[in-house]
This record gives sequence, C-alpha cells and structure tokens, in this order.
Amino acid sequence: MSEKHDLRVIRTKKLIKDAFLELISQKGFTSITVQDIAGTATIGRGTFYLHYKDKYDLLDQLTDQALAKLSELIQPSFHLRDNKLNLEELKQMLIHVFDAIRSEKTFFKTMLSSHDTPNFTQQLTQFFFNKFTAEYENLNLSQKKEVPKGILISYLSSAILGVIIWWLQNDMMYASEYMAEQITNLLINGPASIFDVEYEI
Amino acid sequence: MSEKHDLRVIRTKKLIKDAFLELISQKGFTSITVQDIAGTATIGRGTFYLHYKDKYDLLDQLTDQALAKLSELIQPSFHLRDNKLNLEELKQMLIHVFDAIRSEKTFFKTMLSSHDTPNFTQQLTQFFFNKFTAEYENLNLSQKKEVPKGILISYLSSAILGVIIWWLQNDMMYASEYMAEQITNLLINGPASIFDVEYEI
DNA sequence: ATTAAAACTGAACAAACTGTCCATTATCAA
DNA sequence: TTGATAATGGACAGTTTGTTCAGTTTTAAT
Repeated sequence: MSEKHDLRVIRTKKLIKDAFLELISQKGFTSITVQDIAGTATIGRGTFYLHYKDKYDLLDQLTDQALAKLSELIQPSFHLRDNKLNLEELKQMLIHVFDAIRSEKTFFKTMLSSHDTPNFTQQLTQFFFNKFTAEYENLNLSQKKEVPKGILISYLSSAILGVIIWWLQNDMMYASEYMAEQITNLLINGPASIFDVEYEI
Repeated sequence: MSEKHDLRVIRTKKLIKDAFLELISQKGFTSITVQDIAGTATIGRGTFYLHYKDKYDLLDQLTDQALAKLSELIQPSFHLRDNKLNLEELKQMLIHVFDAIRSEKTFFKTMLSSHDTPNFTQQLTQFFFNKFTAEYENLNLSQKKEVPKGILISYLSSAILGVIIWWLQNDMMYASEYMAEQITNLLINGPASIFDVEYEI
C-alpha cells in the first residue's frame, strides 16, 4: 500500500472527500459532477483526475477504506464452551460494531441514508417499515419489556426483507409457504433457538 | 389515472420496459443511456422522450407500479383475540408477500440484486453476511431444526444492519451498549417475546 | 538556503450524451 | 375511409467528460 505523505496530496484528498460527502447529502451521488466536487473543494478540475479515475473510483476508494476499517474492529468473537454460547461475547461484538460505525458516522450516515435515485432496496425497506408500523399500531399491544418501537420494527422489516432478497438471489428455490414457515419460526423463537446450545448470562 | 389503450403506446412501453430491465442486469442502471434503451428496444430515441422525462422517470414509474401492486396484495392481517396472536395469520401474510414478489420476479430480482455503483447498503449487507457466515462455520454448531443456513444468516445480518441504519438515521440517540442489549434480546428470544401475548397454533 | 521533484493550475480539445424540435411517415380508433 | 396521434430520423445547442500541456507553486531533502 503505497502511502503518500506529501502535504499537498493529503490536503487535496481531504478537501475532495469532504466536498464529496457534503454534496452527496445535498443532492445525492447520482447528480454530482466532477465539476461540482472540484468547485466545492476549491481545486482545479484536472487535479481531481490526478487522484481518481472518476467519481465512481472516488466512491469505491472511500467505501473500501471504511469497510477495511470496520473489518479490523470486528473480530471473530463467538466461542462455545461445553456447548454453551456466551451471551456476553455476542453483546461485546455488537458494541464494537456500533462503536466502529459511530467513529465514522459522517461517512456511514451519508452513505446509508442518502436519497439516491437507483435505490430500490431502500424504498422497499421503507415500504415494509411503514407496513409493519401500521400493523403495530393497529394491534395496540401492551409491551412486557421496553424495546423502542423503532428498533423493533426496523429489526422485523429488515430481517424479512433480507430473507426475501436472499430468496430471490437464490432463484426462489423454496416455496412461499416454506419460506413463511421459516420466518415465522425465527420471529417467534429467535434465531438462536435453532441451535442445540444453552446460554450463559 | 388516464389509461392509454392505443396499441402503439402499449407496445412501445413494453419494449422500453423489457429493454430497460435487460440492460440493468447487464450493466447496471448507472451506466445505461437513453440511447442504449432506445437501441435495444428498437425504437427511436425521440420516442423515448414522448413517454418518459429521462431514465430516472422511467425507473420511478416502474417502481411506483411495483410497490402499488405489492401494497394491494398485502393487506393488514394481524388480529388479537383474547390476547392471543394467531400464528396462522402471520404465516398467511408472509405467504402473500412471497407470492406477490414471485409474480413480479423479473422486476424484483433485477432491481434488488443489480450491482450498481452507488449501493453502499448492498455492500454492507454483503459484508455482514460474510462475517456471520465465517462465525457460523467457525462455531461448527449442531442444528436442532433444519433451517437453511442462507435463510438464517440473511435474517441475522439484515436484521442487525436494519437496526444500525435506523439508529444512524435517528442520530445515534442510544448508546452502543444499549443497542447491543436490545439486539441480543431480540436475537435470543425473538421479537414476539416482547409482547404480553400468547400464540395460537 | 538551495534545488530538483512533484503537485497543482487553467485553458483548450474532441467525444459522448442529453433534451428538444421539426417535417415526414406509419399506425391507430372510430 | 378518415382524422388524430404516435413514431421516425435527423439536426441542434448545451453539458459534462477525460486528456493534454505549458507554466506556477509547493514540497521534501540535502
């Protein structure tokens, strides 16, 4: 990994990155032009091409950096001892994930919630989220434990959509009824229930 | 809703839609040009603009159609009787979802698994999917019930990512530890455990 | 402090695609 | 059959693109 330590390069790249993220949250990745980036970064347009092939290359490099950093911070963490799964290990792993994302919050928030045009996944997520919110409020349930509504519904809707996408990408190899059974099972008992293990506090 | 029933319009729109979906799966939405669409649809480029403002407008219209159709097929379905949640109702609702998506499989599969450049959500989903697959295989668990590995892992990773995105979009209002606790709880006991209800078979 | 390397600038260039317009032709519904 | 309208194909100017190049600044290293 050839690291450049020329001050000019560092400065320019930072200017480009900042301008890029700002522009994405303003108008979305799609409608950004290299002219825009150079303009708000206050650099010459030609300078941009000294560092990146085009705006897609820029996006790729930023993405790779973020994922590499995330990957470092999230190490394999689960272990079995006497056929027992340590809950504390699971929790620690999740804490690392949330911390890692918080440490790059500008990038992640911008990339994960920018309203770009070709983003059908996001639209479907919103669709399911709304559907389940309606169901939830229609039921008028009393909650035993205090889990915020948003967490519960984003968990539910994303899980189901995730399985749907997996199913599509694997050529819909299972019948609708079979899929519905699997999901129902996971929803009621929790994914951990599948395994023949016990839990330590 | 002014419905056109001119044969020429119907024919042209179908040609455009088919060409569009084919091109998306070939090279992704981003790099498609109106020239491409007109070319593979074997229509004049000007004709495209007779029906759509640009390729984004085309995408929007197709998306709206698909979501409207999905919305029709998925009706609110959960009811409580004597504080009991009918599992069969939940299952039926999910079956409807899977059936509805299967009935528009070309559109949904193309839109949900096309490799377009600005698609960080998809990349993160893949990232988590891989991470959890590694954990899974590392653990070498014995499964009680036969839930396909892909379903389990896509459920897990999508659920967690969904909560993360919700958390980001709500300004990270909870601490990492709190989030980890909520998710752990949902994973172990299932989202349904939160409610003070019982289930009917 | 000097210097050689390099990064940056700004302007110019052809190429690709865009969205619009027009006159002409082909196809449709009635 | 006919009047309406959809489709064609070509032309148009306007953007953005990616590249090049000569001239200038800035940097790292001596």
